[in-house]
Amino acid sequence: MNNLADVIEQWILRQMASEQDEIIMLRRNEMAEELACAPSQITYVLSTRFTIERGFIVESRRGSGGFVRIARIPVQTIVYQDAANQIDETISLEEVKVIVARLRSHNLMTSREAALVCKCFAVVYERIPAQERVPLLKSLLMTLANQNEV
Amino acid sequence: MNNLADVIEQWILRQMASEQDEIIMLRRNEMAEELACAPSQITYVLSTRFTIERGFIVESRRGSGGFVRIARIPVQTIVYQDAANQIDETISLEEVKVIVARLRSHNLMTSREAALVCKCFAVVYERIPAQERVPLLKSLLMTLANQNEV
DNA sequence: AGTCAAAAGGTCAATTAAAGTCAAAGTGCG
DNA sequence: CGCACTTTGACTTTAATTGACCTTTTGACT
Repeated sequence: MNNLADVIEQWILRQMASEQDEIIMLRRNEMAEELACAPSQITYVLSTRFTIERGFIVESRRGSGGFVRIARIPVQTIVYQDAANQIDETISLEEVKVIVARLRSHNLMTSREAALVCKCFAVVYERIPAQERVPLLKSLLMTLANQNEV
Repeated sequence: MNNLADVIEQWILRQMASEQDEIIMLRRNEMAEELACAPSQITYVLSTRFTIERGFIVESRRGSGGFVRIARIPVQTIVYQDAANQIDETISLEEVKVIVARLRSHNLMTSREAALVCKCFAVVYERIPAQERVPLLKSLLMTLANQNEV
């Protein structure tokens, strides 16, 4: 972990951890000075690591009084909600599995989680009639949406 | 055992043994230098011997600050098997949750997985009679045991 | 209001530092 | 011999880092 980009990433994450609202604001140049790196390096780290896919929103302003604001967002919730919305009485187990695979491929769940969820779904399909099934499937999916890493 | 690939394999295994967390990180080029071999030889050994089937996970990054991380994945299966053995017709949902919590605290599942599995169990308890329940609970648990990371 | 300079942050292309790929050549055993 | 496994190195791809130059924003001074 002696590469600059990683050091910067950790630095930012630590700052965020010390806030309780998951939002921080920083001055790019000050930070570059503190970390003894090129200011553009900060930009690089932000654009490679603090992406929307990884659940961050970065906003900034130039000019005097400029800043960079980094916020962590629960993107997951939105995508999961969307997935859950596709589930109704008519959907087949195979179709549900496709939805799970999509979540998996977007890194919104691990393959272990995908395997588990598919297994559960199989059980539900086997044992429970269609109408009762729907809310169960949805709530199982949303269980993952509402849990954050580790 | 005087072939290079085997020597490299042993070298890596010895490094791992000297760590207590079964994870090592190394620079491919440095290692190649130390072992006086072509860097690509390291790649070869990793891809033939440190495979997922043999219980390893290899991750790497190119570019400056690049690295190769090798992790041995524990023989979870035994612990999971043990957990599954504790499940019988008499066990309550609360007791099952305790078992899950233990697996979780030993890092044999993530908290997301734990949440998911508990949710599934709740569904099973609610809908399915005791005798039929047991094999389902066991097979759900073992689904996780048999899946390896990522 | 208009202008201008200073103070931010952004872009991009060039450079350097890894690791990966793959085909070809080598080795050794049944 | 023939086949499977090793070994190598030239070439490819990816990641990180920097610095020169660009754009936006503000505020002070006409």
